[in-house]
Amino acid sequence: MNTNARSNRKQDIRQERETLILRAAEKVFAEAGFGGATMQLIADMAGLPKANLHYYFPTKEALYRQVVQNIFQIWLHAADVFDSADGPAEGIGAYIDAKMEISRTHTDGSKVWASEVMHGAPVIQDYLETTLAEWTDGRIKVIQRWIDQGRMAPVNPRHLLYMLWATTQHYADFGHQIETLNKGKPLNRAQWAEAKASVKQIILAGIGITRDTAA
Amino acid sequence: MNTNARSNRKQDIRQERETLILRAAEKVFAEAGFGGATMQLIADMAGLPKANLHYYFPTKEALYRQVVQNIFQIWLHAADVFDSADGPAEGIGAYIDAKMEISRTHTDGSKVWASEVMHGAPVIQDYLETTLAEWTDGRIKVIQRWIDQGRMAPVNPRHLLYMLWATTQHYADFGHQIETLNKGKPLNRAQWAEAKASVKQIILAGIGITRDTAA
DNA sequence: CCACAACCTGACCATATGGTCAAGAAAAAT
DNA sequence: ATTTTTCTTGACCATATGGTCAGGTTGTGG
Repeated sequence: MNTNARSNRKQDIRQERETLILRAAEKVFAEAGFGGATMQLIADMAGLPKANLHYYFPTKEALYRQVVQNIFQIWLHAADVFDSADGPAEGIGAYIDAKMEISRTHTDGSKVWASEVMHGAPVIQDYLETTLAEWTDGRIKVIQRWIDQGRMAPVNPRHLLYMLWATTQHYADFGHQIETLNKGKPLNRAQWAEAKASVKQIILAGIGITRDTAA
Repeated sequence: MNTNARSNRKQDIRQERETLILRAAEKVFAEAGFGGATMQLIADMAGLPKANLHYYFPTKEALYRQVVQNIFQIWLHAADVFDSADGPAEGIGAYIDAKMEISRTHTDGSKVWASEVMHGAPVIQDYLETTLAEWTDGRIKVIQRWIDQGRMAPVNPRHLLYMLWATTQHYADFGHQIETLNKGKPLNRAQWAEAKASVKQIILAGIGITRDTAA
């Protein structure tokens, strides 16, 4: 019927089902971990029979791998703002904003990622060794250049990066703890803004940026 | 035979076996998560038959709970240095040192704790609501006092605490990632010192402490 | 309208897992 | 020496889980 113009039904369904399953899987993996998650649980969450999951994703591990890869992409892309920045105040400030936003909007994915790494990165070790290693080296150079240009205090760029990752991810991975300490309620809009501002304030001051071109 | 003087054999064995099992359990739970860990795996790690574990710990969950509670105690005690400090430079500096040390020496426990919280704290929710909440409120007051006294920059104490937790825990929870980015090798003594120094430098500078009574 | 391919799913299976238990070994108490 | 208590463990069980599959349904191309 259609050569190319109108996308066919089957493809639509495939796409739709896959993302539906992935979303459900992300949630279940985040809540229960890989070992604690069951295909049945994911199926129920997605409102599909279990056998259907296995039609789209051959094994639990394949499904999990896809979830992890997806969040990794998002995670890496957050760094785009980093590169297009003029200097440390803008670059690092924007990066914090971006990563905090990911923690807020992709909480489940962040947890899955954290869980994966915590357990020795069994399925994405190669990504860590290649893509992430290169990415990290690149940003370290950028930061080092800023330091050499006297645009920020001389700190260890690598550990600064770790601190950025740690601090921003914390709001996702330990979100439950934060919520509990917030009288059991999730942070509201104002509180998220306060969190972002605090993180930026301390870190930017920590690297010797007072208030120049700060975003 | 013995009334009290010499501790009896049975008690010794009980103590010994329990800690042996707990140590093995901590490792396995850290590596595989609660769901991925199996009693058989823990038994093998401890070099005991599985049925023996069930003699000392009735269920997998009971064993897990004990592991989590143990690390929580260690975690809380790290704050002792915080209280006995004269001011922010010493207090926060020492706290960072203490928590970094925990990350280095109790990596497995830290991961178990992180995992527990990430999955919604199913077994230690009450601790979060009571002990941890009180602890946090107490430290916030201390920090606030320091701010009021003009001994550090006016930052949000709560988010400062979160940052301290996040940054220091990161070196345990994401240790695998850090190791991978360190050419696959664990941080050596000098690198750990560098990490500690970097964290302290950035955070202390971030809260407006240049170099007074810094530890 | 037909043949073909893609999609769906209830029923099923092999395996792994948490947990039990009974029978015995080791130590303590009497 | 004997009774009692604590500890040990191989064998066992009920259940849950990841995964399969055959037969059926739905959409697609001709």
